[in-house]
Amino acid sequence: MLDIRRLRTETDEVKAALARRGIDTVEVDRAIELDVQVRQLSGDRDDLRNQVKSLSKQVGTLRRDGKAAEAEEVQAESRRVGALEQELADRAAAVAEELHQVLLRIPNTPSPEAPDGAGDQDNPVIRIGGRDLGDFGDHQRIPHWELGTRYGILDNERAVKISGAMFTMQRKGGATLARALLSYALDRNAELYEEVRPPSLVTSETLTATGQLPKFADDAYHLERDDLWAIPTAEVPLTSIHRDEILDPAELPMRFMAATACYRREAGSAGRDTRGMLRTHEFDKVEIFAYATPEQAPMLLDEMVASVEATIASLGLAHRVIEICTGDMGQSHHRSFDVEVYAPGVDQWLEVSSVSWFSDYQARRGNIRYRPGGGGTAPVHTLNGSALAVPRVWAAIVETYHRPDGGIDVPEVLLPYFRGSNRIA
RNA sequence: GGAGCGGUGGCAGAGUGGACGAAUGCACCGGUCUUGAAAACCGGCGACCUGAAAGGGUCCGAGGGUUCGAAUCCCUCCCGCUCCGCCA
Repeated sequence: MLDIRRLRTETDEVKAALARRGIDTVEVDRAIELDVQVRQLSGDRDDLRNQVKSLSKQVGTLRRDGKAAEAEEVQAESRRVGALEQELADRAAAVAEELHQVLLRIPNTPSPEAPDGAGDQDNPVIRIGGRDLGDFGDHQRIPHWELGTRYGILDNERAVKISGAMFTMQRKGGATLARALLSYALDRNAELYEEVRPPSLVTSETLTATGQLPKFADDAYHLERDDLWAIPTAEVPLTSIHRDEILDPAELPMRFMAATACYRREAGSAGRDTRGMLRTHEFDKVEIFAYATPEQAPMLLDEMVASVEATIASLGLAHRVIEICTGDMGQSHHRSFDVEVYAPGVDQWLEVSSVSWFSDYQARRGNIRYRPGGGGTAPVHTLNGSALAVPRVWAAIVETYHRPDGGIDVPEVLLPYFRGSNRIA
């Protein structure tokens, strides 16, 4: 959520920043218009409340002095003003709620440093690492769903029987690989990040703080009976850990990590990149997250990108880092980088991590503040990223580590998680 | 799921209709004293909205109601604790 005061005082700057996303800025005008009304109405309401309060005090005094008749008169007047006050209060509340709803739907302003662009085709590649794309042999040019079936480590046919389309099931070494990736990503980040095992079902309030609600309700699974939502990412519960709290600046930055299942309805993406493990309704992911001061945030963003990149590199996969341009950014993002791995069997770059800086956008929604020096409170900055999203890394490993003579090797860094074996299959 | 008791400032905790945004203690900040610290003493110390300021307003779990006036009374919901039931 953007600061309404910023909309009020820097209207043109905010509009220009939002225009870089390629979106219409009429909502900004709407918000400003409603804000004027809210302030007018609540000012008038406050005046009336003040009158009611002082009249009521007079009643008390008159009663005490035994002047019942006079008290009656003042009571009648107070009743009359009270009715007017109630009417204004209702109107003010209604307009304030409308303003709130408008604000919830206005996206974050991109960082001045974020590159301009209309869509994902404009995302600049920042770095490329790992092996050369020409280095892969024919034995590695087989899609992971074929290898998975051949070696009995992926059983999507039965996953679909159990749960329907776009669910997957790993077996044997494939299941071990999925679990090993989670443990590995957690272990690598354990020095800086506190490990958390958050709830997977969350309230609407929690899902609103990060920005999924109200705009993207269709993308999430909702359990109506209990009004709970299945988390699409651990970012959701992690961001709300300190919701409605005021943090001690001495404790910032605070870093958390969590391995959780993630649930996404993938509404509107049916049939697109859905084979094998490329896009699924449920997948495991290790998320890293931080609360920071505005000053700390850029440094943490660099730190997170570097850390994610190093994790992927250590798995021996071809990979690259791209920066997300203004036209391709998520609603809450201020600045964002993706890490992609190259999967030789499907011959595609696969997004396996997205690291983002949200400035104070989520903190305003979640009312997460700290005390900066010099008094008062200010919203913190939030950042997060996938340290490792399992399915696509799984796919890239299975394809990359397929041997010319058959079988699939375990990447060296994962050997400690394979119970003494050096083969996935 | 049932019964009982609760939910007040960073924490603890008083307040059961009229000057209560709220005693007191702890914590915290500033000062005096001290070489320094501690102790003692003095002072300060919630958040939010609005306003140039003075000021005004909101917030005692949430929402609604009663009343001239609600932290205080009533209703609904949420959360916690204790006991019972169920249960990995």
